[in-house]
Amino acid sequence: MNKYVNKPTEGELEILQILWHYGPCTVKRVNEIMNEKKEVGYTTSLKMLQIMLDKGFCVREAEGKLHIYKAAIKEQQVKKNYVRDMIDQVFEGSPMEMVVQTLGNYKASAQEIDELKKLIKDLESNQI
Amino acid sequence: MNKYVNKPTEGELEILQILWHYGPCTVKRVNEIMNEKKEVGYTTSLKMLQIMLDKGFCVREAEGKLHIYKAAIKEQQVKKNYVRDMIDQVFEGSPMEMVVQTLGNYKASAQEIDELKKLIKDLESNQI
DNA sequence: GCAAATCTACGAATGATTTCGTATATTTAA
DNA sequence: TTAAATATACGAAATCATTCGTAGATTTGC
Repeated sequence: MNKYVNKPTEGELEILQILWHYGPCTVKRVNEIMNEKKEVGYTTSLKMLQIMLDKGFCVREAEGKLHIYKAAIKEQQVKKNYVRDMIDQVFEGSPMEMVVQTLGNYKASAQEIDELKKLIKDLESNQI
Repeated sequence: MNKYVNKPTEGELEILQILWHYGPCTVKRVNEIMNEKKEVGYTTSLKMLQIMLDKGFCVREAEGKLHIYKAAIKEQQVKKNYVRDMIDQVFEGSPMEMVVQTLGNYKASAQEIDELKKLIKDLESNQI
């Protein structure tokens, strides 16, 4: 096994989000948090974590008889990869098209608009 | 078959993009265009189109002995659904986070920056 | 000490997607 | 008119992701 992978599946992402938000967790803890959203068996969560370990998305260490799992890939990087793939596959390589699609008809708050303006200012000072 | 579906798979999206760009096509034509990117058998393209027909992503009409396939779902709508799902699954419901992620470190052209400014102006006049 | 509780490991079922082989029908052309 | 070319239909293999059952190890409490 263990062919090179760099993008977690949907299910793996759910677990990564738990690890990112809550920090290192036991299987039990991950499973409990999962179950707040939807019912899943303990061994399901366990298996997912084992698979993610194999893929290098997690690391773990033993603490007594327990295993503590920790995310081994960065939230920002994973999200960036998702965005990159989506731009390639859905928006034919155009980030702008995606942004327009996302913000078109969006009801932004004043604060969000400020944030966008700041973002644009940064882009301007970093232009082609 | 034919349970309710509303989001094309990755492979289906590839074919939809062909139909959106080139207009109604025969299987042969779709397959030829597919093959410009990667080698796929004729029956693979055919099968995909048949599945998409079943799911309602395509319609077809007979023209002589040929079938002409046409996209039956709108490009804008499909892209919007992809974006919506990604925001939910990856960005925990925050469109802004996704936009920031997308445009952070992006090298925008002057023209694109203008486009973004216009977009923001629209958002301002349509604020919460 | 031993039953219950708590873990991990692993195999296997399920379902979805993709890919293609084979069968068959129809048209074309030599 | 028959062989080749061109289509469609359909089943099935291959792969991947998800889910869980069962087995076995270890700990805990009575």
